[in-house]
Formats: sequence, structure tokens, C-alpha cells
Amino acid sequence: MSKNCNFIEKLREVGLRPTKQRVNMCEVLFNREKTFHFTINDLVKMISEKMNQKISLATVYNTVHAFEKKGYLKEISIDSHKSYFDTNTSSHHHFFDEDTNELIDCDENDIDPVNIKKNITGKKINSVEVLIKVASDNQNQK
Amino acid sequence: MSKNCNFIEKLREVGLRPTKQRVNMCEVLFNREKTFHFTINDLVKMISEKMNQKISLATVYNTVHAFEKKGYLKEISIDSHKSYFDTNTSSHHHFFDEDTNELIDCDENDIDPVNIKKNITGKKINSVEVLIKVASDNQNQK
DNA sequence: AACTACATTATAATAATTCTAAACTATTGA
DNA sequence: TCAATAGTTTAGAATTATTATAATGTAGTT
Repeated sequence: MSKNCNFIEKLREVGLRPTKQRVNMCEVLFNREKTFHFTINDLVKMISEKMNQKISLATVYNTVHAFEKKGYLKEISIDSHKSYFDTNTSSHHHFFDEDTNELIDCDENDIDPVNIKKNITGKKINSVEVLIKVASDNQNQK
Repeated sequence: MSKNCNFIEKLREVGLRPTKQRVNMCEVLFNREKTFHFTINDLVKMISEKMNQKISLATVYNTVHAFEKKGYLKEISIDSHKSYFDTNTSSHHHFFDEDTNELIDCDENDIDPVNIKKNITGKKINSVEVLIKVASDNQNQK
């Protein structure tokens, strides 16, 4: 399990103690080919399964927020009831499939760079995010 | 108060009964020069002041959602803790000032149209929204 | 091994939103 | 005009999501 060691190192690098829960969470979140989008609920289930034992909800919240603060995760808010986290923390955009409630990364080729011509005076742009909501062609939207 | 009559008509048009609460809410929301951005909490306060009496929280939620469903309001979600409503329901983009927690409409001249080159197969685009988070130039972001 | 600081946990507390059912009101049409 | 009725408002309860608490546990250091 040299991957585990990787995660232990990575956690240490950002000043997070590599506890059993955090390493397991890393396995679930980052040991994948593709970017991963999830809700807290999704994650609790997956980690419990992976660890084969309960994990405290509070721990998942704490750890997700710790990862977010350290730049391992990014929050993507769809509406007041749907908040996702994304393991891809680079600047990129999203499709949201309203039929399946699935969040999908935009590929660089999917969308041209957003051209902001005029910014608020005296302010610096911290992020630019595009959210494209899609749904089945043959049914009513929303 | 011919404005009231306007609101009464508009409510009727979309099949909402023009109750005292709804008309007052319309006054607060739509009787303005500029687009208006607000949270539910903001709104409860403003309506109570306007009516000079309490309005039930449940009514505000109900009515905001009714207005949203009928296309009078649009929800803009910043993150899981900050959800705004916008009286400008046309397709447009936003700046979000992280210093002041203020949501600001992008003018058409502020940003070029977003060019989506490749959509999810078999899906129709329902909306495209850009959110530009800004903050003071001279202090740390986030 | 033992100390210390940080993490985890179950549970309680808080906050945001929705539900409920009783009271109320706008609309309809006799 | 007035009663019937269907939709609306309300306070408060219920639900859900998230955060706080404080006791226990664990990683890192000596």
C-alpha cells in the first residue's frame, strides 16, 4: 500500500495529522482516475463502507472542511439544497445535469475562456466559475 | 396607489391570489429602480417594517418560492451558507464581493457571452451562469 | 513509555427550512 | 350581497443540515 504512504505524506505536508480516518478519506476521494464530485452524505456512506465501520458525521464535516481549507477540495454550490465538493481544485467549470443531479466537469475544450471586460473598481478577481444547467431535451426544464 | 394595482394584476396573471402579504412583498421587491438582491432574512425584516406588523416566516418562504416558480425571482447560490434571490430573472451574471457579502449584477458590457463549444450529449442547456468572486486588492482572499 | 497536542466521537445545540392544522380571506356564483 | 370553497396565512412543531461540546483516543515527540 504505497499509495497510503503518499496520502500520509500529503497530509503531513499541509500540516494535517494522518489519522486513520483522514487516510481512508483520502483513499476514497483521491485514489481515482477521474475527478470526483460528492455530497457530505455520499461521502459518509462511502467511507463507512470502505472502513467497514461507522465514521462520525462530525469527523466527515471537520475533515472535508480541513481539506477544503488546505486546497484539497473545492465546494460547488448548485442551489441552497445542493452543495457538492470537487476533488478538482483547479479553476474549471461545470455542467449540472438536473435529471440525474450529477455534477460534471467541463473540459477545457467544452468552453471558451470567460472574458471579463470590466471588474468592480478596486477589487481583485478571486475566482470565475461557470455553471451550465442541462436537462433532457424532451422534457420540461426545472 | 396605481402601482398596487399593477402588482395585483401581475399576481393574478400568473395565478397567484393578490393577498395583502403578496402585494406588500411585491412593493418591497419590485418597486425599485435597480435589480434587488436579498436573502430570506433580509426580506422578512423589510416586509415587517413595510407592513408595520409581523409577517410569518413561513409566508415569506412560501411566497418567495411561489414567485420563484412563476419566474418573478431567481435564486443565486454563492456557497452552502449564502443563498440570494434576484429580482432580475433574465439571463445574466454576477460579481460577488467577498468583503461585503454583496451580490452585484454584471452588466452586459462587463463580460463577453460565454461560448459553450460542446454540450452533454442529448441534453438541453437550461441556464448558463457565471459567478465572479472578488475581494479587496490589498488583503488576503477568502 | 509518557507527555502533549491534536482528532475523533456521540450527543447536544443551533440554524435553516418545511410541515401541520387551525384560522382567515379572496373569489365565485347563486 | 352573501355563503360556499378553495387557496392562504399563521404559529408552532417537525425535520434537516451543520456546528459545538466535552470526554476519550491517538499521533508525534521526548
